[in-house]
Amino acid sequence: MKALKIGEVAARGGVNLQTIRYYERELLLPKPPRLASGYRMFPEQTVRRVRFIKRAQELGFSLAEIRDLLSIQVDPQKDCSDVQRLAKAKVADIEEKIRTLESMKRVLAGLSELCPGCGPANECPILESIEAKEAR
Amino acid sequence: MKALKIGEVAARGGVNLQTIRYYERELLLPKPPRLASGYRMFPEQTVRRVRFIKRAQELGFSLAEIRDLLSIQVDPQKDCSDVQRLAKAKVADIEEKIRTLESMKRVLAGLSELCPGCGPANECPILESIEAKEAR
DNA sequence: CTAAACCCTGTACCTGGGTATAGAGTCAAG
DNA sequence: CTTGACTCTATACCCAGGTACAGGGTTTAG
Repeated sequence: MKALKIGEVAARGGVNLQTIRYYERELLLPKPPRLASGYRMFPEQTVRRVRFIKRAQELGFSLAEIRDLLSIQVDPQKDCSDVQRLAKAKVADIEEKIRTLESMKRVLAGLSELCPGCGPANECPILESIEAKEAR
Repeated sequence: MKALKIGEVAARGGVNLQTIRYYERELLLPKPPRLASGYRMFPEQTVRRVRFIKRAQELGFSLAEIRDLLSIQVDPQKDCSDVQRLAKAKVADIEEKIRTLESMKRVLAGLSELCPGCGPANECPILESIEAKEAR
């Protein structure tokens, strides 16, 4: 299993090289082994991890939340029920996001069908898609 | 139809009062009419708009994208096909977000079922949920 | 054996999205 | 007709998430 230098991880992960170091500092990436020279040598799967982080960010997760997500794994060190609780909470979170996106989508899709008629200007209809829902 | 002062819009929208002024500057809210004294008087539906902005942010849209979303409306001033194109692009965007969230959810849900067994530690399985998908 | 292309640490800086403070004017209840 | 709650503008500051040097060492291809 080939090890990658930081530049390659960055290129293949689609991010700036500094970002990799930043993620390492922020504990989003495990500290990689170093060559005698101090060069970091990353396992290949680091690239997936970087891409995961980027994708999750686009979905509105903060780096702190992503750190949580990444920590959810079958780990005998941890109390298993903790992991379960966290996983369930995140699932609920995700479901909520999906619901909201779905309602935005319905409105937009309906709108673009309706558009050819192009009636009089009125209130932005997409606002309809989100109804008071206080608290998360 | 009752007009609201800025403090009430903020309270009912669930944001800081400064945020309302900030959104106005950033053109996320239309410039409200003013009293002779200079006080802003907002139409009631501004509150919904503010809530929409907050919700959309949680879903990973930037304020610039939200400005776009809000501009999608049946508006005879604009070329209708522009609006349609924009709406369709946003729908595609949203669908992509939903797909990714769904796959994250599947993985997490599967995981928390499986957990009671609590086997040996291994690679974080949630990483599986996002496959190379270059470009948006 | 040398030059280009990498990598290291440290520190400074930037952007997006706010939040706070100062100093001054306005409104409304008693 | 005052006083406490509200609003105005302007300016400064804050945090998250990076990004860009500077100054110096390492690797590798020719």
